[in-house]
Parts: sequence; C-alpha cells; structure tokens
Amino acid sequence: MAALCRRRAFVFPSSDIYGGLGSSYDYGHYGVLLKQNVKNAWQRSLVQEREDVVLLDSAIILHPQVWHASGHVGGFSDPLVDCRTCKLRFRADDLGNARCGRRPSRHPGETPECDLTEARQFNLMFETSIGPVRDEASLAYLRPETAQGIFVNFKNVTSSLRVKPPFGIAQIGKSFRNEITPGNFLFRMREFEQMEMEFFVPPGEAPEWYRYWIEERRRWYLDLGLRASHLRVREHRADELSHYSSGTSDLEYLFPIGWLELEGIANRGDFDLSQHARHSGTKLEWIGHEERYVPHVVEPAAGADRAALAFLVDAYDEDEAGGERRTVLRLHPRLAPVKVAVLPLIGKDAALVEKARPLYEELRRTVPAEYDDSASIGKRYRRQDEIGTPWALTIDHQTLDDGTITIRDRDTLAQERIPIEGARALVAERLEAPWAPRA
RNA sequence: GCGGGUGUAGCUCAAUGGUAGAGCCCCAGCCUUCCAAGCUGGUUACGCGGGUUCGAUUCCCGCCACCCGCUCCA
Repeated sequence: MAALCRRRAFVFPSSDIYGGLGSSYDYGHYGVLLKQNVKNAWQRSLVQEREDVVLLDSAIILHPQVWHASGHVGGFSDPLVDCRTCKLRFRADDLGNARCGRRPSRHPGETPECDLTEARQFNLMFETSIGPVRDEASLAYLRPETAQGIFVNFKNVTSSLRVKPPFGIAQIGKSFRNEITPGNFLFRMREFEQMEMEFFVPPGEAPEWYRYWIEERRRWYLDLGLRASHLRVREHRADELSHYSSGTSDLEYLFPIGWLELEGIANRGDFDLSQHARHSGTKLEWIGHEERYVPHVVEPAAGADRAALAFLVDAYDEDEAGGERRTVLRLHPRLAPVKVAVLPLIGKDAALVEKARPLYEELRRTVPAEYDDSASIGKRYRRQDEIGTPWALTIDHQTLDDGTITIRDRDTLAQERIPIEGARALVAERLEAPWAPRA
C-alpha cells in the first residue's frame, strides 16, 4: 500500500532523502486532494447539513495546565519495565504479574521471575518550550488530541453563539503523540490529523445520543462508499474503557492486516468539563431558565489519515478488461482527487486540441480537472483509472462536425455522446447523484 | 524498547571483490480515429556511515528505514 501510494503521488515517506523519519509521512498531490475531500465531507455532514454543531480551530499549544486537568500529564507518562528473558513489558506499578512463562512456546512449564530492566518513563506527549529560554516554567506540550481545545472553549462558545444543549463543537486539526510503537503506515503516526466533535447534552440524554452518534457516524462512511462488509462497530469491554469514558464504541475497518479502529465514539460523561472547572476555577455549566447543569459529552473522534487510508484501500480494485489487467480506484466521486479528465483522441491533432483546451479550462474553474494529450487514448484512460477519476471527456473528429464529445465512466466503462456545452453541468449533476460502491 | 526479517532505478527483478543490466513506468520525437500498440533516443539505483582490501554494491561493524511478532495505543 505504501508503494502504491508513493507511485501515484498520494503519500511519500517523510524526509525521504535523509533516510526517512520513522512513522512520518508526507502527502503528495492526489493525497492532499483526497484527504481534503474527506475532511470537507466530514465538516459538511456535521456542520453544514445540521444546525446544532458549530466550528472551532483551537491552538496546538495550550496552557500546560490543560493537560494536567485532562489527565494527560499523569496518564501519558507511565514508568515501564522490560523483562530481558520473556520480552514482555510491564507497568512498573503492576509488577505482581511480572513472571516469565506467560508465553508457553518460549518457557514451557516454567514460571521464573522476570529479569527486569530499570523503570523508564514513557511520556507520550511531545514537549516544547515557550519563549527563548528553556526551563521548567517554559514547559509546554503539543496537543495529543484536539478535544481539550474544545472543552476549554466551552464558555467562549456558549456565550458568543446561540447554542443550547444538545449541541456540538467540531474541530479538525493536527495532534501529536510520541508513540512507543508507531507503525502500520498511515495508521499510527506521531503526527496525525483528527476530526473530533464534542456533543454536549443534558446528563440524562447521554446514552441515547451515544447510540445516535454511533449509527450516524457509521452511515457517514457507508454513504461515502465504504463497503458495509468491511465496516463494523465494536463496543469496548468495561476493562478497556479509558479513564474518562463510561462507554466507547469503535468503528473498525477491515484493512488487509485486519480490523483496525477508524473512529471512536465515547460517552465522556461530565469528566472533562468538571476537571477543567476544578483546575481553572471557572464554572463550566449550562445555565437555562430553570435549570443549571454540567452537560455530558458524547464524542465521535475520527482520524483523517485513517479515514483517507480506508477509503483508498477500499476503493482499490483490479479487473480484466480486454485481457489486460486494469488497476482502478473506485473512489466515491466526491472523494476522488480529480473529477474529470479532458482528452483529445489524437494528442497531436491541433484541431482536437483546439477544442479540448477551452473545455478543460472551463471545467477546472469549478472542479479539479486534468488535461492529457500524451500517449494513446487507452493509456490515458488507465492513468485516470489509477487515481480514481470518475469521468473522462474525449474530443474526437465527430466533435468537429457536430459539437458532441464522449463521456466515459470509470466504473461501467460506458460511453455516451453529449453536447460539449453540456459537459460542465453534467459533471456537476453527477457529483451530487447517489453513488453505490461495488458489491 | 525487545526478538526475527528486509534494504540494487519510481515498480518488478538480475549480475559482480575490479565502480551495475533488463522489463515496465516516465520524458522527447515519429506514428496512431476510443481502452496500457510500434519505432528511435533519453533520465533515474547499490539506504547512511565506518572498517578490512590495491580496489567494497558484494565481506565485517554501527546506524537508519520498513515489515512481522511482543509492548503501548486517552
């Protein structure tokens, strides 16, 4: 998948010419467009198409106290020890279980004591310092999640916008985690982009909103073409819940390496607002006519990189067309980096080029479009198939006679002739039409 | 961080203790009337750093990156 992404300018290894930087990736042209489409679709469904969610873009570096209140400073720095014999790792405060032999294949019939290393601190937050002097007082953190920026703005938002629970605050942005074990390509990066929404509700309504958002978010992926057979909801067991959560469900996608989390929907209760109220001394409540309460929070937290990767993997297809193997990205047209390609049938035919260029220039004013007049027409179709362009417009000699062009469909390979002046409207119309993924 | 594996061109592979070839891709030209045609020419690689050696892509050491398994995943 990584090779595929590199070849087609979706994703490059970061700092490539210096040997690469672990678990860091850069997006290339088509990758940027794809991820942007994913984020736009998220914002459109949560904000534009609703009236109870507002936007926020908070800073990456927040007041250090935010992370004490949230529990990240404590919870993100576990003292850990390794066993030199059985290769297992333990929390230093949980050594009761530190016995070898938990892996039968290595230590059959034995349970010797572990040969433990010194305890080491693993702080999963990136540290930085504010101002030119680096000392204790200047210590700050890069946010490990965008959610806290929302909680600390609760009062600003409720006092400046006419919102009333149930309502949500949505934010897209970068987060940073100094993961002990990153890996799996875009799946666990140290720098990644989140799409999070905190939905504030009256305490009694939290369970029903929790279920509502699980289903709502599941449908979002399906509407954008993810195959239902590859998407599932997995509810966390009580013993794997986070410190703040009274219920969490993951939306998981069946990647080639197995089921992995795309998004978590958590019922965070009043944990966050209460914590920040306590630490900051500012009351964070909803105050209505005859009511006053700390809202509970339901949080759908998605990874933009993970979503983009899932759509990419899900769309990948190979088929046999005329005995030749064809690679196609069957992306939902709304996610496709390029919507339409303009191709003169004979690239070097000046009369065709003269017709094709103005059409291309007209189209690209409203949608991402490409023009290609090199190589054979079949090759150019394949190039567009590989990046998932849903439609190609071909100008041929008949165009010179009657002003019609061919529109070719990526999925059905159907070709139909349409008037050249209707092309722009037709593409716009098809972009909004329902689209069904392959079986 | 631990154990195992991998590292030659954008991709798939080859050869070699005497400074690397092919196919595909890409670029230019010719040709070409709808699904990866053909011809000619061209660009691009031994992950990085040491050591041994007259000479290292090849042997040795270290590092880096990636993959698998642990561990961690707020």
